[in-house]
Amino acid sequence: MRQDEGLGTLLGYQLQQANLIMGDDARRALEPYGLSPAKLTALLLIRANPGCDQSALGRALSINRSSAMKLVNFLVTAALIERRLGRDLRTNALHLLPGVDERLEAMIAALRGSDRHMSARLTEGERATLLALLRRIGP
Amino acid sequence: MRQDEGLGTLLGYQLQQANLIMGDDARRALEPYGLSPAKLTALLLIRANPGCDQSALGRALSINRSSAMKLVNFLVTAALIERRLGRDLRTNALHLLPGVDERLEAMIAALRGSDRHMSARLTEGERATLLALLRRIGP
DNA sequence: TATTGTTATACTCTATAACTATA
DNA sequence: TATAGTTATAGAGTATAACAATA
Repeated sequence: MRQDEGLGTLLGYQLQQANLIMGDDARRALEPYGLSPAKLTALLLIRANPGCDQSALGRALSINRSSAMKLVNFLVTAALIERRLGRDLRTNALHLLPGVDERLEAMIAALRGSDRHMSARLTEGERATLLALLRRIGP
Repeated sequence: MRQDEGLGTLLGYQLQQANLIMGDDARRALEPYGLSPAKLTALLLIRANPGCDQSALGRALSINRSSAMKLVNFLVTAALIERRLGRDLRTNALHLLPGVDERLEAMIAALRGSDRHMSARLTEGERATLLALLRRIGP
């Protein structure tokens, strides 16, 4: 199949392609832990914000309350976090369960390994340049 | 909500963030045409490979035959393409319907507008650098 | 035996809408 | 009246498994 010419000059298209490639590998790297990259991100957010509630987590992940609910349910069922009583009777407070912090370190190491592997064709300087440019994407 | 430190130094994470931002805007830009970026990509592939079959299209998009089937069904129902008789009696040949080529140009213009808007904070040189670096992502 | 299209089914992620309890 | 959690439901996008027709 021939590629469309012009598609390759769109930043959005190249971004999507690179993201698919890295995402697939990241997913593979986290498979032994039973977590997707998105779920690991949620876990890291909860670790950085112990006691946060589901709605705040959802906002940070750009998903709504209902979707955040499902995500939290999964993490609770997987015995990674727990819901404690929050500042309100309406609100619950999310906390990592004991021992999860250590397991998180292993997951991050796996993710970093994947990240390195998929950017192996870039020098350190190029990698830093890429990171800096990506941070400036936006309206 | 505080961000996890370290997450921002992962290429995969920044890639994902940038991709989400650009993808949202691209989706908005194509809304008037009733197409998602992925569906436009399929259309561009069919234009670049007139007479291709569904399985080849699927392979080019990294989706399987069954998913390609659904995609082609959508494009047929939207009166954008048609299935003609292929080289086999098993195979059908995908072709753009008359007039779609012109409409495609408008869609591409909208997409390019979005692309430029979301990379407005980059110089031309930086944009080219980013494109080149993204192309080198991979194992 | 292998390939193409097709259908049925299911899974993931997301959203909307409505409800309950609390504030 | 507004907010947090919850539930039911739906839609997009993907996959697997099976089947028929054709090669």
